[in-house]
Amino acid sequence: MANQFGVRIRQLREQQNLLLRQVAPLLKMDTPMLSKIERGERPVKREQIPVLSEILKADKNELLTLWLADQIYDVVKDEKLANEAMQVAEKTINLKKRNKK
Amino acid sequence: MANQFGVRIRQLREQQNLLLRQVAPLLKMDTPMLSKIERGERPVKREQIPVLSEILKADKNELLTLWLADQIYDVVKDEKLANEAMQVAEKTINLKKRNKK
DNA sequence: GCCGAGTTGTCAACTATTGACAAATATAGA
DNA sequence: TCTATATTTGTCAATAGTTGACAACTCGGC
Repeated sequence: MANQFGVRIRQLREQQNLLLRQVAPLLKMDTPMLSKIERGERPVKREQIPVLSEILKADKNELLTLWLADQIYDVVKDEKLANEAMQVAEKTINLKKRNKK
Repeated sequence: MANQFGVRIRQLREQQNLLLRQVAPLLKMDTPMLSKIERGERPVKREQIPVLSEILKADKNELLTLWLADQIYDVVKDEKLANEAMQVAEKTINLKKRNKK
């Protein structure tokens, strides 16, 4: 599992001198669960990101970007054609974006 | 569900003048299932791609790339930060690639 | 040895996915 | 129009995967 996100929130938590047991309840989970999330052993739910950025006084967009990047990475890691696929996907994204506007 | 892949294999199948009922059994599925796959209503398994490219006489890499692009797109569609996330993910991919070599 | 912080392992409850089938809807030719 | 064939739609039980919760463990420092 990709884990730029987990590494970052651990970093932020330590910067704020917060303990797992202090943060976990705010996310409505127990300490082991948050520990696993920070180490990328368990997935984070999208809707938990704003809560986390609030608690850790971090930029919501930064965390969301890292989280998305992790999801993308999980799809293409181990794939020889990762870069090609990324190009195709990017084209699709920009096409759809244009069509909406 | 993203579906560049499905559209492409339908195109290929029709080019070869093959019917759903001819192709489906080769993939060990029934006709409705393949129909749904082609219309993006059901997911395709990674391991079915080589089989499909064999049947449809298509380039394995082309199909795999489309399939991966669909997976990526599913992750970031509806996300404002799609492009940023793609950039971060791409960086990670290339970093890891370098580390392996 | 004990305590606080974090980690590891397990498991039942829940959720989601799958494959399979029947039935409905095109499509085309006689 | 009737019929045959191709595709699509809808449903559902079985299975697989995920989740949350907890006990037990490790690792430091005191």
